[in-house]
This record gives sequence, C-alpha cells and structure tokens, in this order.
Amino acid sequence: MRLNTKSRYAVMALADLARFKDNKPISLRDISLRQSISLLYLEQIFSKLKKNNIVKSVRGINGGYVLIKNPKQIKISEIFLALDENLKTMGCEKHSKTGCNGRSAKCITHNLWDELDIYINTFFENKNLDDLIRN
Amino acid sequence: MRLNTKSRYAVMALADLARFKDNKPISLRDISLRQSISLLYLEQIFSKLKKNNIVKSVRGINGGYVLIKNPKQIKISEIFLALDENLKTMGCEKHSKTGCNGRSAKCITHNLWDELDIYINTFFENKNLDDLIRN
DNA sequence: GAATACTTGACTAATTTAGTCGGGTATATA
DNA sequence: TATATACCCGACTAAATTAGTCAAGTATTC
Repeated sequence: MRLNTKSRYAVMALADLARFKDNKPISLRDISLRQSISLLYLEQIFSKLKKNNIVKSVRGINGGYVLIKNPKQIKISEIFLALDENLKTMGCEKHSKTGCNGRSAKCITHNLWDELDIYINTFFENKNLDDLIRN
Repeated sequence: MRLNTKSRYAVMALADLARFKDNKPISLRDISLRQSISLLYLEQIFSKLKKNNIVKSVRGINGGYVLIKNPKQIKISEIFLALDENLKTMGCEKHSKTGCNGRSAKCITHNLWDELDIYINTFFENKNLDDLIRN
C-alpha cells in the first residue's frame, strides 16, 4: 500500500510554501532546491494544484506560486483529490467476476475495504497544512 | 494508494476458508471456483501463508488447506505481513536527498507519513477473520 | 530585450503488478 | 500398485503504472 510520489511531493511542496506567511510568490525553482524535487516534475504537479484552486500563479520574473487559502483551511485530502490520487484502496468493481459489481452479492471482504477507505479518508480530512508546519 | 491483489485475494481466500468451521481441508480448486481467483495465483499466495504459519497443508487426494488458528485469532495485519505487503505508505529513506535518511533533519512531511502508517496499522490490528465472516 | 518563471502536452525508461508455465512430490482410493 | 488429485516451487512474462524528462511555448519584470 503505497502513496505515489506525486501526492507526496505535492504535500511537501505545499508545506514548504505554507511556511512563508507573506504572500510573495515562491518560485518552483526555490522549492525544487529546498525539497530536492525535480523542477520539471514540480511544474506538472503545480499545474494540477492550480487547476484545483489550491494555489495561484504569478508569471514573469519574481513570479511563482501563492497559496489561495490559509494553510489552516487546506486539508490534506484536498491535495490528494487535486492530484487524482484516489484514496480508494481497491476497486471491487474491477473484480466483477466475484459478484462485486453491484448486480449480485458483494464479495466477502467488500465491507472491509469500504471501511478502510472511510477510515483513511477521515485521517486526511482532519489534517491540514498548518498542522504540518507547526511542530 | 492501492492495496495489491495478492493481499486482497489472501484475505478473501482466508475468509472463505474460515467459513468452514470443521477442520477438513479445503482445496485451492474450490476456493478458486468460489472466489474467481486463478488457481495458480492462489498457490503462490498460500505458499506464503503456509510459511508464515497461518494455514497448514494436507497433501494428496482430499487434501487442501486448513487454518492453524481460530478465525478470531487471525488478525488482518498478520495476513498482510505474511505476504510482505508492507503497510508503510512511503519510504522516506528512499528519498535520501531531502535529508530524510536519519543523518540530518527530517523532511517536513515525515511525521505525517509516520502517523498515517501507525493509523492504518491500527485498523488492521483490530480486525480479524471472524469479523469478516460475521455480517 | 534579456532573463526569469509559469504553461502545456507528448514522450519514455524503469519498476511493479498480476499473473502464467512447467516441472515436480505426496497421498488416498480403487 | 496405478491413477487421480492436490500441494510445491522457482522461473518467467505481458501489461500497467510510475516517475519522471523533453520541447516548445507565453507572460512579466527590470
């Protein structure tokens, strides 16, 4: 059960961003250097974060990215959602032969995975960016 | 964040096994048919379950597998462990450039992943096979 | 106008996953 | 004792996913 690097890097990068309370834009280059994440990869990640209204961009020299909301108001679950990191640990639908396609009986373990998904989601719903930078 | 099929199938197969309280061995062929899991794949999975003392095997005609312990005493976490499905959602060690290798400062999000791992582990520690078959 | 920094979509190498294949060995029953 | 059934085990492989890179831009400030 692994979390992909895209989501992980997104959280790292946003936490980095959140540490600068003033709303001067921070360039990806700076984040890249501080967090040792490939610049090109960060660009890909921030494109999604921007589309999902988590950050806004400022172009040109002295440009960069700025958080749209207060770190306290950015839940980690939001970040994952933005990156299409679906938190579903499995898709019973995919294994339709077991009858887990909704049409017939659920597979024995179906409820377990449902419960797990809810459980994990709760974790990320209750964590925000501010929690990360204070410690 | 996905759980691999091996672990999933293992839980399904063991839940299937657990439903037969009598300790007559159940063949993988039967489980394969009931759960729609490839027989050859099941063999691979049960080899690990056996090595980790979750099931024992009976060879020959009328042979199969039997649970070693009571379903109530088999935690889901045990099953995952048997399949080397490491529940760690990430390995900070792998990303040593961020300083998360123990030698220098921890990466910003390190604590978050640690917390998550513990959180998820707790879930599986508190679930056993018996929980699955009763519902 | 030069430098910096965001923008976008396509591409790719490496890894992991989800199995299959082919050869066994043990045991119960006829 | 022959045969069918079922476990045993390591090697192999196709497909999918991941973790990026590359190329060719556009916008903005100094």
